Amino acid sequence: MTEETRTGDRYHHGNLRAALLDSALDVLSESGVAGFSMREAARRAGVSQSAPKHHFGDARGLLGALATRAYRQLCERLEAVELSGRDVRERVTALALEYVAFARDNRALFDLMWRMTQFDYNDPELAEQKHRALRALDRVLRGTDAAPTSEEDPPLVQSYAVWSLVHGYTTLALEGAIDEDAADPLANDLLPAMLQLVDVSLGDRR
Amino acid sequence: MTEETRTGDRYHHGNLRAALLDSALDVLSESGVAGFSMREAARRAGVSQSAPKHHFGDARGLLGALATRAYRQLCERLEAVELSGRDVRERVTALALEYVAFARDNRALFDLMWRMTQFDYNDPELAEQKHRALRALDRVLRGTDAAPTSEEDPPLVQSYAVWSLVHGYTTLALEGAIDEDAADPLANDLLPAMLQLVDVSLGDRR
DNA sequence: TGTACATCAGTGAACGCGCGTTCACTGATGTAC
DNA sequence: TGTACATCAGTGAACGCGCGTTCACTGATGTAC
Repeated sequence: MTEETRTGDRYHHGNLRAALLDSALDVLSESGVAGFSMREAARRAGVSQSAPKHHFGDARGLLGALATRAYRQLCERLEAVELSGRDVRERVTALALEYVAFARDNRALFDLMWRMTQFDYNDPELAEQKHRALRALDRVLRGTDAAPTSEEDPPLVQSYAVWSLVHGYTTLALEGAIDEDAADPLANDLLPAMLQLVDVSLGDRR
Repeated sequence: MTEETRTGDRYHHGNLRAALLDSALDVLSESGVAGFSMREAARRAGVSQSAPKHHFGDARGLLGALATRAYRQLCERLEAVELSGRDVRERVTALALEYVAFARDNRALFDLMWRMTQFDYNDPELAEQKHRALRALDRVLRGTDAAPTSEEDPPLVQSYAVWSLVHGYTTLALEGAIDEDAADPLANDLLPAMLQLVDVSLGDRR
C-alpha cells in the first residue's frame, strides 16, 4: 500500500491529484499555456475526462496548483545555493545563475508562473511563494553579518534591481531576443558581466 | 476616394488589411493571445470569416503583422526621446520610462511581442525591428561624442544590462510581482533608483 | 463482529459551442487589343 | 472607345474537431450503532 501511482485494476485511482499534476505538466510542456486542455491531462493520467473536476474544478485551478508547486521548487533551488560564494557578489551571481537554470529546465512552467494574472487566480500560498524568492535575494544582499532579516523589512532597491535584471535577461534570452555568440546564450558569461555593473553595496541604500 | 476605412455598400472593402489589423488589436487587447480568434477579428471588421485568409493566411500571419507593427511603434517612441536629457544617465532613464510607458499603454501587444517564438514566425522585418530598440539604447550609452555607431559594432554589455533590467522590471510590475507602496507601481520612482545602481560609464567595457 | 448508510471518487455518454478550413460562388477591377 | 478576359477580393454555407460542462450512474471507503 504505497503512495505510488497505480493505474491497476482499481476503480479509485488513489493518487489522482498528484498524477494529474504530473500529466498536466507534460501537456503544458508540449503545448504551452494556450494549447493546454483538461481533457488531455485527464487522458494522460488514464482517467475519464470528468475526473479532474473533483480535484481542481477547472483549468484555472489545475494550472494554479501547478504554478504554486513551481514557485516552491524555484525557491528551494535558490535557497540551496544561497550560501555558496565568498562574498556578496559571488552569492548573488550564484543565485542568478540558478534562476536562469530553473527557467531553462522548466520553460513552459516558468512561462506560466508569470502569467497567472491572466487567470486572476488568487491563492495565498502562491502569493507567499512569489515573495519567497525575493527574500532569499534580499538576505544575500544584506550580508550574513547583518542582523537577522525581519520578515517585515521592505526589500532593498538592490534586490529589485538584481531581480529585474536577472528576470529580464532570462525572458529575453529564452525568447531569442538576446543572441550572443555562443549557441546557447544561457550558458555563457554575459549574465555575470552584467551583474558586475550593478552596485551591490549598501551605502547607496535609499 | 480617401484611404479611410469605409464599410459602405461596396463589395470590396478597399482597406481590409489595415481594418483587420485594427480589429485584431481590439480582440487581442480584450481576450489576450490565448483567446484570440480570426473569426472574431473578421466579425469586428464587418467582413466574412474567410476574408482574412486572403491577407494573412492564418492567425500566425495576422498576429505576426501585429507584432511587427508594435515593434515599429515602440522603436519610434524610443527614438523620439533618445536625445532628451543632459547626460547619459538622464537619457537612459528617459528611454527606460518610455519603454515602461509603452508596455502599460499596450499590455496585450507588449505581451504578444515577446511570445513570437511560440508561433515560430520568421519575418525579417520583425527581427530587424527587434534589434532597433537595443541600438537606440546602445547609441545613448556610447554617448553623442563618440564616433557614429557602426551598425556592426556588437552592443555593449551595458546595453544588455539596462535592457534586461528595464524589461524585467516592466514584466514583473505588470504581472503584479513588484508591488510598491504606490497604487500604480509603474508611476513611481523605483525604476530611476534602480538605474542609479548600474554603472553606465564605458571604462568597465569588456 | 456485522450491518446500514452516507460520502467520496471516478465513469461515460451526451450536449452545445466556437473554432479553423474548405469550396463553389460572385462582384469589382485592371489590362490587352 | 469598346469589348473580352484574367485576376483579385470577398461571400456564405458546410464540414469536422476538440473543448468544457452536465448528468445520472457506480464502485469503494469510512463511520455509527
